[in-house]
Amino acid sequence: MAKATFQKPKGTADLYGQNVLAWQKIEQQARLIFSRYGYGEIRTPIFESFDLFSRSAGDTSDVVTKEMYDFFDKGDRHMALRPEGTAGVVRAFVENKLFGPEHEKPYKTFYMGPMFRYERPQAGRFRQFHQIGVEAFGSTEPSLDAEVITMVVKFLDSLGLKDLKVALNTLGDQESRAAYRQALIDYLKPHEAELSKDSQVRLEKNPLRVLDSKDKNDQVIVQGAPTIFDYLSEESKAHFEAVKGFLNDLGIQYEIDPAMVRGLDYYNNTIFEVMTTDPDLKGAATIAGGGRYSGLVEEFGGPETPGIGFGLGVERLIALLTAQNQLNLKASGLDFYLAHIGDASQALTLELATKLRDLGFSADLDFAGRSVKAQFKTANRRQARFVITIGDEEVATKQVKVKDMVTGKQAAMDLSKMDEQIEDVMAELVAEEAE
RNA sequence: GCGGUAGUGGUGAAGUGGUUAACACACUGGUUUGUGGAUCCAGCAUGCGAGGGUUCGAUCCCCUUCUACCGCCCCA
Repeated sequence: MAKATFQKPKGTADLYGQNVLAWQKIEQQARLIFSRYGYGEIRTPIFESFDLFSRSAGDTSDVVTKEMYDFFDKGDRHMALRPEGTAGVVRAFVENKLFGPEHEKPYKTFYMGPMFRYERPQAGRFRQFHQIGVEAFGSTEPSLDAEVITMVVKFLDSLGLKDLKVALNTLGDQESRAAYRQALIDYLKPHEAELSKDSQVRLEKNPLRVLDSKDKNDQVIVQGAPTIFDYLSEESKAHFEAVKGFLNDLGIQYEIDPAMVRGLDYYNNTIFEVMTTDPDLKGAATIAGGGRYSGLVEEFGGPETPGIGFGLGVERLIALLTAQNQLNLKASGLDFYLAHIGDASQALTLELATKLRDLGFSADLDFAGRSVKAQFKTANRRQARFVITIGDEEVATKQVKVKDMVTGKQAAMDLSKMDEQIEDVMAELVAEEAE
């Protein structure tokens, strides 16, 4: 240990053994549900030009100014590890001309993978974290908003997540938003001195942010603030009403949260977050967030194309599922464990294991030259259903013993006729157990 | 980026300025030599995150650093 040792980079994690089971289940479930909704997977690079992200997120946002994991490559290009998924997907959408006539509209796609943010790790927050996200381009229909929201909810439901809450809000279109922003400033300015220091800064940079301040005094002031609903254009109002109507029809529970804001500039109209009301997980309450956006595709050189999407944090999801005890996943036990006695039987044992695997069974054997007793202990720990014992005797007779680890019963099996006998032998042993 | 707490074996952990760093779990071996989950026995940290310093002597005191965790900012 005095040797130089390596540690994983700050804010990253190694996942193995029991832990990956949850990841596999979540990813599998996402693929399954999303494909049912007509979303196909897209895989984009993990790093892109720094400008791609700074352009999409806005130069003043925290993500760009202090959280970007950026570097200069050997060609002196300013690159960044993707802090979120949307920018890369939009870039790919434009670059590959997925807006073309041969592609379905809306173009519905999903992605999953690691994202990076250079920040201080803490509860449910890492430098490398993972998101599963969805984007749909080319439709402004409110039914699409409803579909996307429904899909997240169904996905999380399918994992057994409890205490879910969909918070819904609208930011209106450009004009609504600009008008509201001004109204908010007009309202807050006279209170500026009473606001918390953080909110005073927010008032300058992004007044909407003041709305979801955690400061108690701020919250009191905010209560008297005008709401976006008074500044919504007819179109935005109609859109929002339609979304709510569809969600009602679909039986999706939601709550209007006028204080909810999304950080990035390109959001408009519907925005939503999926959170948990589980009080034990305040630090990781929001699991998914998303909404409608416009202007992004044009920003990257594509035709004017509206988009809607969401991203969800896998680590947070897992933390939640774990807290709610929904991840009692077990690696499945072995079908066969092969115990061999002595070196002479090793070749036959390996051969037999391979044959069983070819037949579709899971099988494993000892590679440490341990005693039969120890091998049986291992078989037990591995939850092997059957143990086949192979020693000199078996090598000579070409007949092995198959032991049912549940009943303790043993049966003989001819190796030469294993293909035909194996099922019968298993059935016979299992049948005895049922008696 | 700022503030706080912590860092002992595979795991959970006790511990003290000074001979062999508790205990438990796990693991390995054994309990008459080719058969499991119980019991019992035995083994299992030349080292207490790393690097310096104080001291006759430090895992225990000081400094630096790394990492984890908590809070702020922000967010998934």
